[in-house]
Amino acid sequence: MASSTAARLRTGVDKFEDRRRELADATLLTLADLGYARTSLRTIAEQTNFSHGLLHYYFADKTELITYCVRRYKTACAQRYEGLVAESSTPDELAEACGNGLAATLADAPLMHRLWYDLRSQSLFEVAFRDDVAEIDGLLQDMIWRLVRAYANLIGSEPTCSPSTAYAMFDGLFYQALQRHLAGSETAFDDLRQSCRELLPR
Amino acid sequence: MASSTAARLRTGVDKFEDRRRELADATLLTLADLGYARTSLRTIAEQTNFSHGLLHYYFADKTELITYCVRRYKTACAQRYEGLVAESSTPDELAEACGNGLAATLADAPLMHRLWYDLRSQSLFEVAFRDDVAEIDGLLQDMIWRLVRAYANLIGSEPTCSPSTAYAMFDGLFYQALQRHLAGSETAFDDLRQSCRELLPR
DNA sequence: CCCCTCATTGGACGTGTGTCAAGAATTTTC
DNA sequence: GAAAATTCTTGACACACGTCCAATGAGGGG
Repeated sequence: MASSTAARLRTGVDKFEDRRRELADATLLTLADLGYARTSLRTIAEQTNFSHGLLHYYFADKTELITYCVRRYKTACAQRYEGLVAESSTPDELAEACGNGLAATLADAPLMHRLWYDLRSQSLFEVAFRDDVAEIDGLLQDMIWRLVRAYANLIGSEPTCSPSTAYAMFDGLFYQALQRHLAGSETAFDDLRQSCRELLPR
Repeated sequence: MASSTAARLRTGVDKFEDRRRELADATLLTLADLGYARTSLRTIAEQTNFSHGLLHYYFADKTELITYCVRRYKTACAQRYEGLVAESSTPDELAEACGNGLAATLADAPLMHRLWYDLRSQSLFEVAFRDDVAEIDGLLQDMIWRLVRAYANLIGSEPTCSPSTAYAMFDGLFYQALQRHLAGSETAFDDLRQSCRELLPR
């Protein structure tokens, strides 16, 4: 049987939770590679040198594993975007930093972003994912909103749209950049940077 | 054997192609309902009162069926957006018509739009879909660009961004509206309309 | 009326899926 | 160091999948 809550409380250190994280991280790699529709528990186990039974030892079923992965992805996201606004003293500097930041995260982990859009689409069909996806969406929206507010602050005015509208537009730009980048476009990064410079002074 | 090209040329009327269209339309309904990852040939057959063997009589394999469906969806899309710009004599009128048009198509067939975003995500993993998805993307981008150009024309200036950037932003807004609408939000339509009014006079 | 072609059915095959359980291997506890 | 608790492996299960194929049905020209 899986280590009970009592056992975990006894030992103090939560090895069980650590192992779950480890398995989830490995699963995320396979998911990012193949996409949700093409990923089975056995292919996950194959690509990670774990046995397929192990996954059921740490996770009740497949959807629990996937949702755990989504949550884990979320925390990685949150950390990444922390301090993106950071220090910029002029509006132009901030717009530049914004474009560079988005382009950098796109260049750094395009497959993870692809997975994000895949899972977000899945959440429109599978209610089990909906809450977690909504939470991540909220996180991203907050990040964008902090950015927009900072920009408005620097030019001494108020934002001209709602947080969700701002997020929707940046998200559209970012998705398009991802799509082009994955298709082999060389100009995807530059276009994204330029779009940011143009969008912020709305 | 499937009716040969010779036979089809002989009879003149192309019953074969008609039947393919019929099956594809039925398939689209199931796809829109369940999403790509959860749709099998047997569930399609079940929901449409066709036998699963029939699908293989008209389509070589599953991916051919799906890509045919995507193409079919595309033509339906293209027709729908024809004449959206149409007649508007003032900028405000056009912005209003734009918001209303997008809101109307969203209200009319939300499940089809959900399927579009699903298939677009799948195309990032499955190369078989990529070309068709790119073609639809181009169609939609053209539609948005005609709109933006018409608006710029009415206010007597030039568009301030590239066609792809304009499309990316409208797409982001539309996706968010769809997401909210499916989640039961009452304000999704109004927000979309308002966003259009704000975005066009960029 | 028969025959030939096209259209359609439903079952069979091999494979892959998620899930489960029994037991081996390993670690922890006394 | 034995015993107990845990982590992990392996094989099996029932089912669903895509594909193929032999059969049956329908329909029209000779």
